[in-house]
Amino acid sequence: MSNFEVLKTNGLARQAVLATPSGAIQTPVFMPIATVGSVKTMLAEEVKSIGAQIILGNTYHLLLRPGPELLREVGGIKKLMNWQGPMLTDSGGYQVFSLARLNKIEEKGVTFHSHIDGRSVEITPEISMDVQDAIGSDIMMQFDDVAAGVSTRERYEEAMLRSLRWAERSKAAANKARQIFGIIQGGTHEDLRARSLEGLVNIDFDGYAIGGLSVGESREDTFRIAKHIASKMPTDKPRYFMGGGMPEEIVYYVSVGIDMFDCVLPTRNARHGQIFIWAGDPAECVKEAFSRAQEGAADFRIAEALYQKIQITNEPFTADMSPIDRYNDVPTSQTYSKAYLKHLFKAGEMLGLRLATLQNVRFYIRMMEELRKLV
RNA sequence: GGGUCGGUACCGAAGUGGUCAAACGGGGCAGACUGUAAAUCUGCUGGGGCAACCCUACGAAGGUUCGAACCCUUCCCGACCCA
Repeated sequence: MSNFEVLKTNGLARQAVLATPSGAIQTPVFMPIATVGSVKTMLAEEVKSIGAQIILGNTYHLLLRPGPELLREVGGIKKLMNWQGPMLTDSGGYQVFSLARLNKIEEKGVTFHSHIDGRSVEITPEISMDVQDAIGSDIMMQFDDVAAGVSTRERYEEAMLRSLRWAERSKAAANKARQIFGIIQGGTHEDLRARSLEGLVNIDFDGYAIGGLSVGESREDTFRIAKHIASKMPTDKPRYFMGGGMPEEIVYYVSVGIDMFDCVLPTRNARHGQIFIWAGDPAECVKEAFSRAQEGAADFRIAEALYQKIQITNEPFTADMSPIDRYNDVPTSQTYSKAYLKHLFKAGEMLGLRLATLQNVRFYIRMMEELRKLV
């Protein structure tokens, strides 16, 4: 019995339901990131109330703090943070890339120097699976080796082959009660990507993810590889684009048949004062953007149909008493003004971070809701 | 009335003969951010539309010197102390 069912398609795009032990997820879906046990600035009930179906946790960060022993003792991170829905956990593989200066890769696994206290911490595929189990994940990711977006073909191939070997060990070590996804590597090379996918399908996972994109390569390469590999991925399993991206990217990836997304941009950029504001009525914006994506329009043309990106701290908003975003249905974006939001940022008030995060995360989730209607 | 210490760019504050259009903070103005070491990071912030360069500048006016924000004189302003 499959836990993934495609309900409808539109061109290459799919609408589907993914069942997890903690509830079903409608796809295409955007998954807000709660790296260390919170979607930064938001209460778990707020995350739920703005429509999030599933959130992410991170193995590396939760392994360091609070650690697997405590997580097992209290019944997992979801219980600790009061999140009742599904959770997907990244394996720590991304930190092999983002914390490259603090780690050493070997065949057995990766040794990190903790960014918190410098102590040496080992993550192997087996340790990653054990920690993800302790976290209480519904969907675990295999431990992988992520090569930077400017790597040589040799480095891409090395990372891809090692990820494949680690995929096998991850699958073998995984708690069978949980789902586990494999991760396609291979950088910007289609043949390497194809070999990666083939190897993963032979191992057989509950879903397949496209990893190692949006890590420094050109947007053109990202789109090219995403489209190419999506067309080769199994149709009866969820497809997950890891870590991407800007709204126009997600619309594009949905149009080529990808189902799941996560990205720090809505939350991090919110804390940095960058706000995504609807260009008009969301249903119409997304409809236009999706149709442009299906026609293969340039990314900036998809973007301009969707939103305007503003830096709320900029001078023009000083006395702008209009709502943060009249088209965003999160109540705080209607009742609070741009001028107030700017003031909160300038004054260093925490409330500003919250209002901005609510706005951006709801923007992303609403975009997915509208996309689901179009498929 | 006497004395002491001060007056530096939007603000605070270094600098005390050349390498000073002037460190560093803050503020201001922009930019970046893609499976979160990020409420972070980067750039600009006297004028001439950029570089060399030129102009105006370190309370004011004179002076010493090849050369002054830095030394001297007087004045103005501030803080503190003594009468």
